[in-house]
Amino acid sequence: MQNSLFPPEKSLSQKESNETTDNRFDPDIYADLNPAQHEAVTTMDGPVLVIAGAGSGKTRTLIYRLAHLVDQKIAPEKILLLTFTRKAAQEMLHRAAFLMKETCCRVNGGTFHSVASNLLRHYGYHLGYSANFTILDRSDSEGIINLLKSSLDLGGEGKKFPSKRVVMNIISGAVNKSVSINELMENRYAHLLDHEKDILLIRDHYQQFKFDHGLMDYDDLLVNLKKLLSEFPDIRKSISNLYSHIMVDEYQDTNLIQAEIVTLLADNHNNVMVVGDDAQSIYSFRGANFRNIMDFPELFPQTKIVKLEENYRSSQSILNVTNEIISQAEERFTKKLFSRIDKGPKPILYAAQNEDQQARYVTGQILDLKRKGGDINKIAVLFRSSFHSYKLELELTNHHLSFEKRGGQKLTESAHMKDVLSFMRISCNPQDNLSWNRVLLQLDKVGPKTAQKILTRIKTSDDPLSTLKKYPAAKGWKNNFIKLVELLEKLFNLTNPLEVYELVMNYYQPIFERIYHDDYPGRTNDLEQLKDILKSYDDLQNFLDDSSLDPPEAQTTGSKNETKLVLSTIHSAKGLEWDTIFVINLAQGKFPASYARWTDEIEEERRLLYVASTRARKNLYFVYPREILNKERQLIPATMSQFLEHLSRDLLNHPGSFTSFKPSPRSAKQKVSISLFPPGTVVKHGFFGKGTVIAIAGPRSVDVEFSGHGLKTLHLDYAKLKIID
DNA sequence: CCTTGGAGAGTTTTT
DNA sequence: CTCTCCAAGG
Repeated sequence: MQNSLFPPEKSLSQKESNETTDNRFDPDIYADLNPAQHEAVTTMDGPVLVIAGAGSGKTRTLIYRLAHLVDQKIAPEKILLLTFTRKAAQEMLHRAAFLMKETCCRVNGGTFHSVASNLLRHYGYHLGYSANFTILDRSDSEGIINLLKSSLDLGGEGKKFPSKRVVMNIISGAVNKSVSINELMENRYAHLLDHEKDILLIRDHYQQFKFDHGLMDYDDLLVNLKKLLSEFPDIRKSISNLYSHIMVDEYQDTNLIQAEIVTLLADNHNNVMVVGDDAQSIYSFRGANFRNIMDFPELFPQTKIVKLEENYRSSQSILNVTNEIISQAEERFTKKLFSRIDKGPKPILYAAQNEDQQARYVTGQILDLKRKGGDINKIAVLFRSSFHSYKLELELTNHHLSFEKRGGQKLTESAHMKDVLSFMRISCNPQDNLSWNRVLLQLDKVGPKTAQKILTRIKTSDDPLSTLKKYPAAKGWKNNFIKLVELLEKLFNLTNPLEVYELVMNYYQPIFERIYHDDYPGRTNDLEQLKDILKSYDDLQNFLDDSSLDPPEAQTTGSKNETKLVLSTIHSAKGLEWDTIFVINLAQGKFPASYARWTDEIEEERRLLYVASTRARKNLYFVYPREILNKERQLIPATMSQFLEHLSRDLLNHPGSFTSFKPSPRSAKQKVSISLFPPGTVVKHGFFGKGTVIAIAGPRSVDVEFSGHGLKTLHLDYAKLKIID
């Protein structure tokens, strides 16, 4: 992993970078850059904001700048490259190394979370954390919420209390959006406000539980790093001295905490370059707001702004469509892309009868492309939610087409993998009561109550193992309990990941077969894959960090090294490109998803489609089924996604079963005119009740003040406002 | 008092 | 598929 932040003394040695004269890159290379890119690459000092449209050579600009900085005698290890995924960081460093020989490999790169975890392992003791804290993933966090829910006796009152999932959404959402729980709930969870007190109580206990047991969730990594940097000036100084130049990719998807971290890290020098595209902001559920990128110049006065508007990726036919998709947005974005690439074929719009036929159509087209000599790994199928591809996966498997699926369930998220990881987590961090709990529950005849009793003993002792030994186990499970203690005893003396695995599996195998007696053979595969993964690690802690911060994808078919067709959620396809893109399930209710109701949510779905379609270089397919399953699993007729409905018809080709491009009955229905809603109009909303129009917010939306619910921006086509006179 | 198993319901996107 | 609730059995 390219995260050699420590020890600092070592990475600070600038000696090596002074012997890089033979690494200078060819000055002709600058000729590859257009004037805007050139300016971004060669501006070395001070804050720079690069607004980079899709396909405008953003990555190239970052890489060249990296090379340029090194060329100008900046020590590579003094450059920090913050990216959205670790894959992106590695890819970039790899490409930079190609330009600059090996020196760029010493650049520090990674996600905010991985950089934070490294720094906190080193300096976290100032905040009361020891270096061996455990990083929780989402399901771990929800597990703690569940434990607290029952111990605080909040689960009992019928079904009323929100699920762990929702509780966690609220707690984490408030952190990421930098708002109070109350504010968040008023806005998005008004129907749960009765439980606000209990949610606050759970939140407080959750924080305490994590702190007591050396656990950090994703949010803690950011919050604690920010705390460390802002409350300890000396540490801030020494950390920010590690880096003289900071670059941040995909800045439109960072939240306020991350922006503050950047500010603090750049405290000494303000040499920060951020790159992003406001039209591609798709992580608002994580607290990102596309306006953040526009606020950067306020955070850093004297910011130089560079706009990259020439697209080098897509054909003009594709750009015509993507430009039109984004131009329908409520808010105008900062640029319009143009391309000098040949016109190319028009994107294709295909209406399938149902999801089965959609899968057959896509598979057929892929086979066709393959027959014509197309490269299978230059094709990707993109979708809104990971389960949207199930039918297609079956169809592809039937035709022996192997694929790689990105997004959705991760390998380490399944129950049996968590089981095995728990032993490793305990061995690294004996305070980790969440993992203790999991391990104890695996014992036959031991349930939540018994586990809790044992846990309270462990909690108050310095030496969990000997406390455990003394515990008076009941006859029914004593033997297995002893085996567990013996296992742990051995584990505490081992560090080699592979040896740990063998030992754990030796103990766990019979438990595994008992707990998952109906389907354990299917799960065995994952455990074997885990063994393969462990082979590349020599430190258990590193492996555990990666299992939370960069978990491997769950499903692929075919052999490992073969180049494959990619199936991906749009979120996981960010920043990548292919010759041919299929966007599937573009039906109203699936994309945009039915749960996107507020204007800003619909707007994010629109940007998501924009991101998806701008991935395409040459061929773009929009596909949707005319029938979908509703919640009750009944087939209902579906209409085309609203985002496609309004596109000019001559921009697309409509083959096959699609006979006409008439507007569907739904949109033919008369639209309410915005002119009926001047400010001052009193309206009624299905959920919020009575309110008053305050302002016109966009071509089809209004700001409405509701008594009791506050100000909402509502879209006339979705909100169904009634005018009250 | 505690566990276990069966039946039923709810499912975005990611670090 | 996985979580949750409920009833029976130890």
